[in-house]
Amino acid sequence: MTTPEPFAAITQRLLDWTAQSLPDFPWRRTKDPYAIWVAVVMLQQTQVATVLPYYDRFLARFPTLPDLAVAHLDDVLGIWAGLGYYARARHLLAAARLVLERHGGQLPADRQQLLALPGIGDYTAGAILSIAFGQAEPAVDGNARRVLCRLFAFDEDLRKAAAQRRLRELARRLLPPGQAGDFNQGLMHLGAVVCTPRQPDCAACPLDGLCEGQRQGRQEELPRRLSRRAVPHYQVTAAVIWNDDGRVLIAQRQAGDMLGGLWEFPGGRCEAGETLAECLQREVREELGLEIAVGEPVASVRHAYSHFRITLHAFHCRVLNGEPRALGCADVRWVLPGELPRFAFPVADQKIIAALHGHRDQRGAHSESPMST
DNA sequence: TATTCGTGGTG
DNA sequence: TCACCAAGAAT
Repeated sequence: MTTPEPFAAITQRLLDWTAQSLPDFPWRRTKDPYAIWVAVVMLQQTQVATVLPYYDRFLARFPTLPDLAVAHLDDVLGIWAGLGYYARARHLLAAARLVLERHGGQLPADRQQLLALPGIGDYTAGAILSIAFGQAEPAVDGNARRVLCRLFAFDEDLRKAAAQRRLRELARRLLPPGQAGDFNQGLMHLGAVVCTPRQPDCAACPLDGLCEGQRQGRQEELPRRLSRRAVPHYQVTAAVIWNDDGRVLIAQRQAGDMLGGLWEFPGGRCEAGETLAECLQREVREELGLEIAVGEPVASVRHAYSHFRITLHAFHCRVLNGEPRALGCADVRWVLPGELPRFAFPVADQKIIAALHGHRDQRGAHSESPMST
């Protein structure tokens, strides 16, 4: 099987560069498809450096697919907490259980069977097939997409499925049979460290001289930018409710919601014309059926989610009337402050916990008005 | 097709 | 401070 020029030249140069420059990431030291699967899912929309500690902890806690399949979601989320996109963790657990049922615990080496598992889309299936099973399948992530668009001066609108399909076919034509896994990883790594979104280091690029985008001087304007919407900013409250035993009240978010399955300090978004205290009393009444008194502030922290930002205002509170019931949440619990690390909290609530333990939030969010709009 | 899913790094 | 983006998938 011969590959036409200049595809063969591109493939060879990238493979040579990969052999020298692709770091020895931990998931490159294993041949276990399960471990590679875990890595690929963790790496979705997440940089390598961020994933490393989570990957090590996850495989130490769930070394094999059956270990994961029999685990409780709370324990999986406990490892995942802080990594974001928590549906990945829920899907990974559900998929592991399906693999145990359908495939005897062995991850299938078949595209259609992989795509039938939750959390596995076109990219992840291609990454698993090429890296874990050595199949000549493309794996086009955001990095590879950028490299390919520049390499071929590909300026079609990538929101269209047809354009993405054409880009995948270009990637497929570059694949070296028998080394597709290394090639795919090298292509992604090249995008991460050389062919970066801004100021790509074309002088250090192994594809120098083969890149049509660079020849046209358009490397920085490719791939085509898609317009983005404005990001809203909300004022949000959180209640640190104490009882007489020195315990605080935490609530578990419902599975279908954002941050589903994670624990938090109860509260919610401020509505128009509402003070922070009024917001907190309303939210706690709705979620827990509890009347509270709002006391001193704990901290106000800023946090950015995937499609909006918040300023989270936390207050010390106490119960005036009622017993907590899980009305607008999955579960509710009184815990000692020392027990908080045993629960999976999103990062915004981790910031509140840090403030409870006497840390200072360094960015001066305290200066914001205590009144909401 | 467009929107909804976290969090951290970078210029 | 802010926009942009990361080894995307589900709906």
